[in-house]
Formats: sequence, C-alpha cells, structure tokens
Amino acid sequence: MSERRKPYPFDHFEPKWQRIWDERQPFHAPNPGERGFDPSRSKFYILDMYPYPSGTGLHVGHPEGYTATDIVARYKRMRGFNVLHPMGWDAFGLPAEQYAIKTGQHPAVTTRENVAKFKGQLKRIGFSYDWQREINTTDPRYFKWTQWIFLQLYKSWFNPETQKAEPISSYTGAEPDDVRLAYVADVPVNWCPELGTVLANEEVIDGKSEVGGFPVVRRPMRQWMLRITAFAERLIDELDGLEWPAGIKALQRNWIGRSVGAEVDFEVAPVSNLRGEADRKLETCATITVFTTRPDTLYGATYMVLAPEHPLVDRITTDVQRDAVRDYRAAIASKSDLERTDLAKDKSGVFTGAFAVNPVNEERIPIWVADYVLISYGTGAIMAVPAHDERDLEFARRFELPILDVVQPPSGDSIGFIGEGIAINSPIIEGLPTEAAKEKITTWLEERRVGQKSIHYKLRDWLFSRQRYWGEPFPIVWRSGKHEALPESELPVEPPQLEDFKPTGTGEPPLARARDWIRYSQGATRETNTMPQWAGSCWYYLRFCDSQNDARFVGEDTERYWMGGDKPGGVDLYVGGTEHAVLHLLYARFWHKVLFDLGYVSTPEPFQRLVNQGIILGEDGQKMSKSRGNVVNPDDVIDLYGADAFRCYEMFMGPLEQMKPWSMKGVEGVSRFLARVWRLIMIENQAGEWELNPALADIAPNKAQLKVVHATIKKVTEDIETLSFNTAISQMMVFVNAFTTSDVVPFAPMRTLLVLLNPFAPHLTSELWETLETRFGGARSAITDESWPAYDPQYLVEDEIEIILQVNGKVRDRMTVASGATDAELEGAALANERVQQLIAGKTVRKVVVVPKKLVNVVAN
RNA sequence: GCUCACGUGGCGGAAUGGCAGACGCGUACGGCUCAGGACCGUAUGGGGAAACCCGUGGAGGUUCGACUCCUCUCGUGAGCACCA
Repeated sequence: MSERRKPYPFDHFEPKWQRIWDERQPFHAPNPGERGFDPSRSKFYILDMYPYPSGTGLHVGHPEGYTATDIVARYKRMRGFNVLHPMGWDAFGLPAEQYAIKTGQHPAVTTRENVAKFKGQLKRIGFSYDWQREINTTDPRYFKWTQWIFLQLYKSWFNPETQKAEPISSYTGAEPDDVRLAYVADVPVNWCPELGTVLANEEVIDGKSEVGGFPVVRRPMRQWMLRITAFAERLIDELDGLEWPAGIKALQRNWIGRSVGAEVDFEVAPVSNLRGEADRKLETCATITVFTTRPDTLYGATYMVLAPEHPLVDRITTDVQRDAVRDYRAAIASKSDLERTDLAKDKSGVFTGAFAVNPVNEERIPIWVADYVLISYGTGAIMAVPAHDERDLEFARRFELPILDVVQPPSGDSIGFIGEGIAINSPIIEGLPTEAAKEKITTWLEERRVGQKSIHYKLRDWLFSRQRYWGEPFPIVWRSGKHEALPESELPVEPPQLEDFKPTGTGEPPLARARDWIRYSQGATRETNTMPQWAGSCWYYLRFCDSQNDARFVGEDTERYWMGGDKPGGVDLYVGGTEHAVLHLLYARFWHKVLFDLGYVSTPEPFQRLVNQGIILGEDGQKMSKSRGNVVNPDDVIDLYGADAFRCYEMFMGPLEQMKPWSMKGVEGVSRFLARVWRLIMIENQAGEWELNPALADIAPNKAQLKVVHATIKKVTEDIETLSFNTAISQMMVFVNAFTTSDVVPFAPMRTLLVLLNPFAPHLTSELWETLETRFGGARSAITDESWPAYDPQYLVEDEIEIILQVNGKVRDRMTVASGATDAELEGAALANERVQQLIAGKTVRKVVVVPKKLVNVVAN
C-alpha cells in the first residue's frame, strides 16, 4: 500500500513549529516580579481539568476541551492579555497502584512513563501551554503543600458566630478536637473489600464502587473526616454569583440538599397499663426529636418512626416487643445498602410498644422502627403524616395505621396530597395556607420550647482517608492514642519504600507494613492512612500560579495577580467534563473557602466561569469503549490529517457543550478546508514542490472581498468570546470560498485570515505567515506576536439591501431598495409590488408591518 | 418517582421573535486527468410537469409574524434516588 498523499505538508511543518515553540517559549506567562512581566496587561487565567495520566493515553475526548481553551488562550494573548494557561498531572490514584500490585513495578515509575506519553501526545496537538508551570501531584515538591493545606484545616475550626473558618486558637471550648475542620471519627464507612479501602459517599454508585464496580458494605471504622458540612450554606448561597451552567449549579444544590423545616420534640409516654405490663415503667422519660419540612402537618402525625440504628430504640422498646424489634434490627443490619434502598421493595417495620405524645394535641401515637427512615439524615426519626407523604401512606396502609388529612388541596382528594393547600383539622393553624401555617406553628412550638425552626442538609462530612499506598501521607503522628500535627518544617512527609503495595485486607493500610517508617519517635507513630485522590486537585489551580515556589504554596503577590483582579476574580475560564460536578468542583470550592477565610487567597470562589464540554461518541453513535471497538486515537487522526485538522474538526463538530459523534469523513472535510487555505498561498510546481502562489498580489481587495473580510473578523471574534467555535470555522470557510474563485488573490486579506485562523490551526498559519513575511517583507515577526484584528463596520453596511415582502406572514417576493429607505417608502414600495398587488386584490389591507432593513408584512383579508 | 438538558434534511449542525436548513459530510451530474478514494464546478428538505402546497417530535396558545416565548404531551439523554 502506498502512503496516502498529504493534501498539504503538515507532516513537515507541524513538528517544525512544535520544536520552535519548545525552544522559544512564546507561551510562557511571566509572574509579577519576573523578567518580561508587564503590569499594564490584564491577566486571563484559563484552565483545563488536568488529566489522570492513565496507561492507555489520550482519547479524542480529552483534547476537545483542551482545544477550546487553547483557542481562547491564543486569542486572548493576541488581544494583549497576560494569559495563564497551564497543564499538569493528577497522578495519584488507583490504576497505578493496582498495576504496581500486579507487576511489582513502583507506581512512581508507571506514573513517570504515563506522564511522558500524555505530554508527548499533548505536544503533538500543538497546545500552547506554559510548560514551565507543569505540576505533578505525586511530586514531593507539590504534595508538600497538599499536606500543608491539610494542616491548615487541622488547625482551624468553623466559628458559627462569624460563619468562617478561624484558627483553632480562637476556639474557647474545652475540647478543640471536637471542632477541627479535619477530625477523626468512628463512623460507618463505605468499605470496599475488593479495593481494600473505604470510599467517600460520592465515590459509591448504587452500592458499588465508582472505580471497578465492586460491592461496598457499611462498616464502622476510625477515619479522618473534613467538616465540609459547616460550609454547606455558603457552598449553596455563593453559587449564585458564578457563571456556571445552570445544570451544574442545580446538581450541587441538589447534592448539598438544603431542607428548611422544624425540629419537634415528642415526649415518650410512660408505658404503664400496656398489655398487662402494669408494673413496667420507663426509669427516665425520653424525648424524641424529629425533623420535618412540613410542621404544618403536625396534627396529621398518626405515628412516629425511628431509624433502626436510632440510639433510643433500646430504651423505649417494651418487653413484649423486645424480641421482634431485636430481630428486625438484626435483619436490617445484615442487608447491604443496595438492598435497603431498593425502592421497589415493600415497606417493612416493627412496633416498639411505646407511644409518643404529640405536643400540639397531647395525642398518643405509636412509635415504630422502620428502615425507610435513615439514621444519617435529619434526626434519624420522623413524625409520620400518612395523609400527605407518599412513603408514610404506603407504610400506614401496610400496617393499618390511622390516616388523618390535615391539608385541603385546591382540588381533588386530600388523602395522598403532598402539595401546598389550606390547613384543616388543625386547631392552632386552621384555615391558613401552608406557608403561613408553617410559620405560625413553628413560632407556637418555639414559644413552648418543644421545637424550633431548623435547616438540614443531605451533604455529609467528607471522608478523607484511604487505605492505599499511592496517595499523600497525612502529616500526623499518634502519641498515647491522640493525634498531633507534624511541624511544617518536616513537610513533605514522603511515603515509605515498599515491596508490597497490596491492601492488607483487614482495613489496615499498606503503609502499616513499613515498620521503620511508622516509628516516628519514642512513643509516637505515624498515621498510616493516605489522602484520597481528590486532595491534589483541590488546589492545583493555585499551584499553577507559582509552581516552582518552595517557600510558600503560592506567592502572595502572584496569587493576588492571577486569582484576584478587579472583576470577580479567580480562574476566568475553566473547561472540563460534567463528571466532576459534585466531586472535584465541590471539594475544591470547600478548600478554597477555608483558605479564603484564613487569609491565604483573595477570592471566596476559585472558578468564576465554568463550561462543560460534551462527550464525544464513537462513529456508531455509542459511547466510546474498548469493548465496542469504536475508540478513536488522536495519534492516528494526526498521522492521517495533521494536528491542525484534528483541532479544527474537534471544534467544527458542533457546539462545545453538546454530546456528538465522531466522523472521520468530517475530519476529511475540515482537512480539505485547511488545504484550500494552503493553496490560496502556495502552489505545487511540476516537480511536486510547494512554492508561493503567483496569483498573490499586493493589490487592494474589492468591495465584496472587504465585506467578507470584516464580516469574518466580527464573527470569529464574537464566536470565540462565546465559545461558538463551530460557527467561527464556518465563517472562515465562507471567507476562503469567496477568495478561491478569484484570479488574483490580494495579499492583505490573507494576512488577516491567517491571524484569525491561528488559534484554530496554529501550525499551518505559522508556516504560511513565515512564508508571506519572507516574500512580502516586513518585520519577519512570528504570527504569535500579532495583534488581533478589529473590524470596521463601514465595510459591512450596504448601499442596497434586500427587503422581504410578506403577505399575511408568508414570504411572497423580495425587492431591493436603498439602505436609507424610510418606513413609509418601504410600505409604499411593498404595496406597489406586483406580487403583493395580486395577492391582496379584492381584500382589505388591515395592517402593514415594516421592519427596517428586513421586511414588510402586509396583512389583508 | 424527582430534577435538568435536548428533539430541525440521508448525517453533523446553522438561524438578536422576521427569507428555516449557513458551513461541512454524503449523493448526483459535469470538468480536469493514464487513473482517482486527488482537485475544480453545478445541483441537492419533501410533494408536484408547473402554479403552488407541505415542512423544525405532537397538540394548543401569545403575535402581523414562532425552530425561537407560554401551557400540555410524547420521545431521547444525563443526574439524583425512601433526604421526611
């Protein structure tokens, strides 16, 4: 098979320009204080979600967002911004560790190889990253500061008065360990036996591990936690000012799950006279607090339910019911999360024998235990209002409990109505609409000290420790059963060398095998858990500002310049996939707020504008996967069509945020376009060599050409600002189509085209620019030093414009008029039009709508 | 079940409430070629010989005018999922 003929010699000039960029470093952004820094230039920080360097290399999905940001970065540089556009590696993680377990090769080695592969692939696409700022989360110079930030969390607490993180020294209570933002707790965790580690809630999907899909069970363990719940309210409220997709904001709000309602105290009734147990009485009386978002339905509470794990269950259960309750709890405990949360299953539960007293009417209502109430949400106990809650209704019908309606719907049946209506059968709030009823009864409860307004969140504290080798060790030692922070001078804490990276299987981390490493001093041993993979990505965007700084996690002035600014500040544009909507993006915001409160960063939010790129599907319209065999490798595409065609096709496919299928035919089409650009300027001679097109001439473009030039400047500029790259490319195609037919090609418009196209196809335009500069003289500067062109509106106005003629809203004809025609002239001309005359003959003209420069609509009947 | 997003030619897609289908792919015909899976040109939503009619998932509505705004409905995709 003979080698496919290249439509233009990209295989020659693409590597050439990549080499030049490596040598000359035109994309290095100087920091304040650094040589070449120009304080008059505004900053623009444009960030990609850095990849995990897996063994399989890039697929075409990665470069989609990367190409979009690269176009904006190159464009913004030409607009005179000091552009921060960095790249790095999120390199801690399970695959490298599991590969190490299989082969014995140290994860650091695997990581180094994978990073080299990824970097080579990214360079082949011609991205304009400032590689001097490259970071790697597994580099001790990097994770030293990850550990340092952890120490700041450890040494802080959330002051509810100020609603801020503060140094632990401002805490005046007895036990600082109870309030630290990083704390140790014995908690029921998501234990994955297969992976040998615990997982965060966010990493568990349908009772299985997100990575690998292995079963996950509940198990109590001592773990490090981060108090993200303290920031729940700010994490919700401060979403408002961010330019993020509404869907991502909604996902975060939903994940944080704010519910406003009331806590209500129910006294447990003494159990004398119950089923002949005349002598039996509770030694102490108990109070059960429930949380409800519908305090207005308090009169409809006909029973109460405790979660099986609720601590009061044992105390209130009567002797008669004791065996039944014990059996039920045992049965529940043996179930997996998956089985417990199966919505399809019937409701189950058991009566405790005890009764609670409803504070509004002194009614005694039975207390049940059922697994449809979760210990982890609210107070782990509910008042059941079967008339107005689906789940309670199902349970009440199953166990024949009373159902009392207390909300009158606007229409229809009140039983089973869960919306807002008018309170009925509720003396204190009778006749009030739901909102007013809630307020009044809450006040009533507060006055009698049996309840209060309350807000609950679904968000749980962040389980921050993992039983893995390939992660950041904690800068913590244990002495006499108590944890203490290592001094900052001892950072970084590097992981020990190990032969065996396997999980121990007992829940003890692999680091526990390193006997010497663990012994920190006489009487003190190191923490053996490691941090989760998210740790490094919680602050990497800050490190990019100052990646070589060994004295501070980021220099103060540098942070203020890149992350501050007069506008909202932070990262100006952040592009990545939706898969990080509630994980990385929530964790990073949390860390950032802590650092902000402690005075280390200048903005309360890290990412001002967020854009999600859509998934690229295989040619078959299916999700790309090895098993389907529809994976497209960028290297193969670049071999055939070149990096510029690859970049342009990725952008031409459709809107950035949309899911769309790959098409090799489409790449070919874009490649043809780039070849036409090449042949506008170059021509192949008899010997098959490319030389300057003799049709190129230093002549003035005609009026039509000028119009297309300026229309293209306008369109491409606006489209890059709105990230509508597909239509920007369309317009440049229109430009090229307008010039390919001309016998003489004016030189100036070609220069403009090359600049406009440069962010999209940097190699081709650099090469052609160099050729033109050589031939037509000038300063022989690189195209990357050019300024972005401005359009002149005077070339866009037309002397004559075409006006659409409509009769009753349907297009019937068109006419050409002088662009300065008045509305009255347009109306007159339209009514005089022959077609219009025909169509309105015998009818009465009711109205004539004139849209200046666009159309005239004659309404007649 | 709930929340969100999206439904436009054979395909990817384009359209500040104002000519639906830009641009590209594909297809057809022609040119150039020893040749073409290269390149150049022309055509290309459907129906119809034509006048013309019909067309943006479906049904209503607002409007002189709706792919665009509103209501309902169907379908596809994503996320959440007993959160009281």
